[in-house]
Amino acid sequence: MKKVKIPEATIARLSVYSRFLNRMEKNGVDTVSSGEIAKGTASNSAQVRKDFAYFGGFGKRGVGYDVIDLNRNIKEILGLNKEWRAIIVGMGNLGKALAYYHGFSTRGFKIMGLFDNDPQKIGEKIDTLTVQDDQVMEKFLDNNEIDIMILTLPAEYTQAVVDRVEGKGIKGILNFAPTVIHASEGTQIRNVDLAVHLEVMSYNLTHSINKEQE
Amino acid sequence: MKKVKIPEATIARLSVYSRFLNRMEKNGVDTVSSGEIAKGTASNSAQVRKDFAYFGGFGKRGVGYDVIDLNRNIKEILGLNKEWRAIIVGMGNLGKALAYYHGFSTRGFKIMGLFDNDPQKIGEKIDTLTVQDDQVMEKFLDNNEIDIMILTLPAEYTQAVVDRVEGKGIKGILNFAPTVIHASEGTQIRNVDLAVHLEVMSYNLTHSINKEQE
DNA sequence: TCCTCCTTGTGATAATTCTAACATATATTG
DNA sequence: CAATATATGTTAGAATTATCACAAGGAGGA
Repeated sequence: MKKVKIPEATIARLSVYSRFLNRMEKNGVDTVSSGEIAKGTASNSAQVRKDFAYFGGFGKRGVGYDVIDLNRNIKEILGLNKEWRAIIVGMGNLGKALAYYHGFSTRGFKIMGLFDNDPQKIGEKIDTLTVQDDQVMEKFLDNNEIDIMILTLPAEYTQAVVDRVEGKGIKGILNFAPTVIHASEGTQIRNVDLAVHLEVMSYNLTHSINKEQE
Repeated sequence: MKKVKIPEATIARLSVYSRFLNRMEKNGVDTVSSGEIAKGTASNSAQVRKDFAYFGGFGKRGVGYDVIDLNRNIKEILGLNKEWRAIIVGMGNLGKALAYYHGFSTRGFKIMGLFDNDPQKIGEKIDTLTVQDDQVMEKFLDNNEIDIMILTLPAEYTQAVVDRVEGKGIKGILNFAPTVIHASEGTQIRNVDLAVHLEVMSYNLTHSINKEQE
């Protein structure tokens, strides 16, 4: 629908800005400048303004941005004014960590179900949820409207799980396994590979690349 | 030292390629083409070849790439031929998950110590390690050569920890807290914000952006 | 050996993304 | 009410990154 294509990097930064603004809100700050946002998020002021400009003007010249107002706008842009309902499949350590992770729930992502195929894990209580047998996952998806599936299982099992939920209303898949998965047209897939970060760091350290964080 | 600046995106992709090559190695495949690598890593063949070209020619025209040879080359480029020694500070769920995470150890990142300030957590055994009181962290760093510090603690505590390890030989910091941290010149800082991925997905779903994964 | 097929490596081109600079708008002060 | 200081919004330009297209190298078969 949008005329101009918005860089994904801009979207990612909006997400970071928003978390910074949350902190400002909590601290009772009511106005910030693009420069302050930049400093708090390892960006630069021109970038910050440019990012906002894609969506219109949120600030007042000579003054800055109203923290609450700006944050509300960003959240709306990001689609965080609705509640997203997710399940986590694979209750290994990472799955558990994400199930407990408050950084998701406080941003509008509600974990509705946890699944695993390991009898030892099934029945285990994690926060307010109980790990379910992954055999009942399809039925669960029929009875509950779930938007997002978070995959935290070994690479070799991921595609099978994706195939099983085909047509069950899952709109997005966040895949932590280091493997490419295929889903039907229109299902949003995002791969998160935690090792990449360490390996890029390894590269930078090895070649003494000083990435300034200013 | 390098003449041409290599895109960070290239480095990140090399990391992904390498994991794909690991799998090929395990499957006994001995030659792959750029097209096959592309298919297995959600990239495209020209991109793959270009990425390699920054570092020289690893393949044979008409044939492809020797899996083992290419993988060794990539790992060397990434600096993974040495062992990186790391500690994790903050033994919440994410910290624990990373402590258990084999995706790090199998890539040459050895977790040497775990720290927390919660008496309940101190002494807890995680895999082969025991959580230590974070008060002894400085002494631990004096006695052990540690390259990397992984931070998985609440945003408000991160900077204090970073300040405490100043001058203790830490070369890189992988920060999972959603806040900017400052370290001395030359210390590599990488921020990983898990919520960003979900929020970008939220944006894409909200604006029905179909990112093809081909 | 020659011919065909295949896949790399690369130079040119296109697209994207970031940076810089400045004109415009707002608040404040005297 | 004018002058000044401040910070936004935006346009133009620079830099980076990705894509394309093809020439060149190598393998294998006739």
